[in-house]
Amino acid sequence: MAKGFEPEKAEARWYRYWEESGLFRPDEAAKGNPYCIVIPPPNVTGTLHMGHALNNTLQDILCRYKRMKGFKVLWQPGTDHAGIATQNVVEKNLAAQGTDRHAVGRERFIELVWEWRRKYGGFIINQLRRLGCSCDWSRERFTMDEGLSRAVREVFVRLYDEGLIYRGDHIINWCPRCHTALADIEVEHEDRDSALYWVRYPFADRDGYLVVATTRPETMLGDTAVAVNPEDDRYGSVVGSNVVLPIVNKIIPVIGDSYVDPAFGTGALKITPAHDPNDFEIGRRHGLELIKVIDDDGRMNELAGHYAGMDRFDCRKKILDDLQSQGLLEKVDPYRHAVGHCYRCKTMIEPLLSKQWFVRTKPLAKAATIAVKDGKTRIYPATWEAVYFEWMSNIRDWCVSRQIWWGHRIPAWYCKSCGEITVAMVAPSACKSCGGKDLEQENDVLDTWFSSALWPFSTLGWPDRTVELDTFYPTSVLVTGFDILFFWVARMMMMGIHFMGDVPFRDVYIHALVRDAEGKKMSKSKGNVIDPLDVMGKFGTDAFRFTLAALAAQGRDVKLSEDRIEGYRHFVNKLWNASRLVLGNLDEESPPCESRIYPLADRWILTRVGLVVGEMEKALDEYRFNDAANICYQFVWHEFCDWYIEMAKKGLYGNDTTLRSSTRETLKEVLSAVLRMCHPFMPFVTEDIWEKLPYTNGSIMKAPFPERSEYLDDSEALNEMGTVMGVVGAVRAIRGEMNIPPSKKVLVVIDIHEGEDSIKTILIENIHHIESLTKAENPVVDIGLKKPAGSATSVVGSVQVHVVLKGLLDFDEEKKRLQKEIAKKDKDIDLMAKKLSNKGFIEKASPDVVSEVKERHESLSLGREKLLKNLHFFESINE
RNA sequence: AGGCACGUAGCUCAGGGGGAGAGCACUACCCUGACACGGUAGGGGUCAAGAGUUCAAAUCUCUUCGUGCCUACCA
Repeated sequence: MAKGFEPEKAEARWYRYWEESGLFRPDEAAKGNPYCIVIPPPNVTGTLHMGHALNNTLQDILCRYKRMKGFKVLWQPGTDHAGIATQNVVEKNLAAQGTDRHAVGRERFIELVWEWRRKYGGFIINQLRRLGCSCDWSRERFTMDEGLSRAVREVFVRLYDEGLIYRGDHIINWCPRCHTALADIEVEHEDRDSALYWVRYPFADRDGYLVVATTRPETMLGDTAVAVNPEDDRYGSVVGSNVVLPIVNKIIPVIGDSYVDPAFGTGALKITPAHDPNDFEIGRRHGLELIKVIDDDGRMNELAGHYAGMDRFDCRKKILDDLQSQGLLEKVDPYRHAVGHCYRCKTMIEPLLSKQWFVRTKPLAKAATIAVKDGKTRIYPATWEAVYFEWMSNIRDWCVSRQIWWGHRIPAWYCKSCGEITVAMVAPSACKSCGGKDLEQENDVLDTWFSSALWPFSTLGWPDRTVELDTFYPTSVLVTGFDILFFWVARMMMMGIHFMGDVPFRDVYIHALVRDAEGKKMSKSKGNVIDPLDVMGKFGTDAFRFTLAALAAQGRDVKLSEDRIEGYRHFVNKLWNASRLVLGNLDEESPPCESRIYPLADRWILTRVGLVVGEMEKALDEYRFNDAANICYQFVWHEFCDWYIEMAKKGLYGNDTTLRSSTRETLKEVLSAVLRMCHPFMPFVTEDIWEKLPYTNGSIMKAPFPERSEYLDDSEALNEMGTVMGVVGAVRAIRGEMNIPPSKKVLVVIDIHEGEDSIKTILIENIHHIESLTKAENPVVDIGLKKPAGSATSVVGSVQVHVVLKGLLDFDEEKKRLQKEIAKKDKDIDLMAKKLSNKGFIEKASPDVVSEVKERHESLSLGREKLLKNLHFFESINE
């Protein structure tokens, strides 16, 4: 076996082996229940980032764990077509060639996107492979596949027929760069320093003016009213009068509407119904005219008079100049407020009036809310439930049409003769209203999230009734970050319940976001991105995965630093080397263990492994990945390696053949359990060692997860081992504090308190371990032994451990050490004594706690007495 | 403007009413036949501040301060 684990070689080799052996496919022979996770589809345009790495590591841990537990596991992979993002990428390529999509035409453009996807779409998929993901790649799906596209059409048609999809005029969020509408949640609000402009609108029929405050003076070209609050005393009389819209010189009315907040600005609000959602609502209430003055490029249009053709921001400047020169700009206040930006390209959103397709979400949201309230789907951690409910109860209709080409084209046809709409699965031959033959399909495509919302059932074959759908729907758990709770989770809930009659997943596990070491969100523009591929190359995938799992505490962000990953690489190395020792002792032909014996160390480790297995299982079932990882780490390193393996050496290298073969047996059993326990977290190194372990065949992926019941349940062994460890610790502490080099052996005398014969027996039985673990020379154990001259003493419960340091011992140092230990005990004794003298404590605390405190007080006092005696002893011989 | 988290060792974080924990970093002594990516020992914290509940508070409640995030149509 090599001196260290070589990740690069092992990773490539084992991944290929697993995939080629079909181990990622659901095992038809598995006796357990189905277990299914659908992957949150990464963008085809994307590359693996830390968020993906965490997300998919956690899913892989669950899938591997459940597979080992005997479940029939399907991890359904795939990608989504990322309409706007992908189109942007291909358009950029075209621009580089000096052309654009309009020049190449819709059909050719879509071909180009497909070509692009064939070339680069597998990129992120291969990165997931690199991460070790055990997805069933034979079932990989893509939202633009024929099957999934059929599901999209089916859903659209049915929702339309049910009146849950409609087409209408609304103010929508328009991205002038992407040239498309966006849903409300696709707009990112960011605080920006801006200004509040106070503009005078002169009265039409008298002197004076009304002052309005606005952040967007350029929209005044589309103003059709000024509104004040009818309750506002200042303006009671002006409602119903008219003002002259500056620059445009048009007469517009002053209206009263309770929406207006009298406390803000001047209490007078200019109304631009075609460019502001609130103004739109107010305009509707008052029957105001809608005047659109900004076009799809974010430029002023022909209705903007001589500003026509100007960019919206240039126009703002010009208008302010003009207002200024006309004496109509009263003042400018600095003002900071939230401005909407496109979540894909960060361009400032232009709210404008447009005809779009909408999903009526209220009824869908209601069912989705009830499902979580009733516990049909549980959200972990539960704090996210509140967020989910909040969003569901304030939900607004979902704008699903996008003015781009890459995506599912809306299956609606307009009749050129009567103007009616025909919605159908396939191109209709005639208008369903007038029978006209001259039909034209809607140009818009659907929001990518529309198809993603169907993901949990469309990937399983819906609308066909497939075996997969029967077996795996509802899926077991959805693992995702909270940033797409609304975009995706909520919408899957709505669609799943509506079309499948059941929730799409039993559990939703929301994990944290990965941030940099300072806690900042990683982003390319900040330059603080740690590339997972680099990390895997540098430290190995197993170390990386283990780090992610160990840091993935519920409800907390993962702050990743390379130091941390390096620390866990050491763990991989530790596991490797522990295995090296065990395997080195197994591979020689040894006679089978005929008369197995169970010394204390074996009883202890075999009990501990069972307990640890139980704890890990519980942690994983509750999605406490960090706990599971830490439990594992702690056990492997600080129990198995630090203690058991060290003690096992005695048996391995000694002459007692029964002990030797028994020890080998225990080492093998525990290592086998350790490898299987670690496998979900560190699939490569565990498989690599598993292959070398005798008596195993086949992949560790197919091996059963250890069961608690397979191991011992010997609580006495835990206690007894505790005593041995305590004595060893005491000797080591003295050595350490006295700086006795390991090469120097010491005499150890262990004095047992009167009547503690059982402790005596245990220590005598394990004296050889104490000897080797402490580098002691002929340690002796008995009741009532005298403290040897020139020895340092430590107290463990009722046991006094004397370490003879003749010649090595510095009396002053030893006195200092004893004083320190006494002080430590004093502190604890005081605490206990205070409790015990408290009447309230004795009366009200639970009896268990009281007696525990009493016991501790006694044992501490006893220990203190003994230390004190030692201190006196040193003081006397010093004189 | 509301809401939700979070302030614990130098750093990153677990824990969560009765003895302050881990990893890394640090100090000392060690290449002991798996591992120096290692071993053994050690130093280091009024658990943000204040008040309350309780026999008992790092832990529960409230207030304050600080930090993040999410939601929102006050122009």
